[in-house]
Amino acid sequence: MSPSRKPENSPTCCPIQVLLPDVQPLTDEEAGDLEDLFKILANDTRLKLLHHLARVEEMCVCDLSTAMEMNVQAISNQLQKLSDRKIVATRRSGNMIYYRLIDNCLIEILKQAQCLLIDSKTK
Amino acid sequence: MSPSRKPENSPTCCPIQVLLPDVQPLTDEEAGDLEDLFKILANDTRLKLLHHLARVEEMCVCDLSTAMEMNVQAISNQLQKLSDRKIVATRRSGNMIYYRLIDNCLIEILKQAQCLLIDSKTK
DNA sequence: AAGGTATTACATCGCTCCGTGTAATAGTGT
DNA sequence: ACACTATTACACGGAGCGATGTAATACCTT
Repeated sequence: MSPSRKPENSPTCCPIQVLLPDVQPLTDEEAGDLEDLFKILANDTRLKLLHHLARVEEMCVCDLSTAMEMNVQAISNQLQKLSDRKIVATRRSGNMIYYRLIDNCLIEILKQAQCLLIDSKTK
Repeated sequence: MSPSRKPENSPTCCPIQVLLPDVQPLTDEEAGDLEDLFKILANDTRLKLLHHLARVEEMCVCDLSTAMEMNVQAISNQLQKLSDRKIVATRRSGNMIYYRLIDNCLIEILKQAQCLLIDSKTK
């Protein structure tokens, strides 16, 4: 077994988990899917949207628009992309269309990502 | 307290975690940092590189280049970006420069991301 | 010092994306 | 039917990114 590397980078949040020798290299398809997923997350507007939805369960476009002080079209555009990728779901009630998160993994990813940022800043 | 949503989207991997009401909305700076992080991950070449490094602990540019059947420049470019963001570290030994992962959070993020993909495909 | 290998730096072209403006669609109330 | 609101569809202009080719740098061997 490989000698565990000494904890030069003492993780502050993630469990110590040195390597993943059993993981197969990514196939082209897997890499492409992951790329698409991270592309969706690689936008500050969408990240703010997701964080808003992670807090209040459901919001409509206009409320998100005012909360983020951005045009309705911009919000709708991004919500559309999130909806296309099955990251958010919608519910209609009269004029309003309410958006909500679908998968809990997403919140976990966002948390881990912020953790990584904290790690890299306190280092 | 908000009634827990019914498990319409039974998670296959992430712990049930309905909402994060205690989380503050992202500041512009936080959103920007997260965006930058996900932008780094939003590229199939870099994702493959990270997965290779997650398996064998250390690899040099030329080996990564042959393993992935890509030009050395392309590999070097992406490794440079990963290095700029403190995601990988380097070790020189003669001509060769070996790259390795720095933060364990990253592996966790990659795992969660693949989990989310599996979720959305089996749904 | 000279030649060779490994890696990086820089410029370029093509592509994608984001926010905005305009126009269209869907629902509500009178 | 009409006015009104909420949301979406579409085209546009600017910005950023990725792989490639060429050139430069760092290290090793002789």
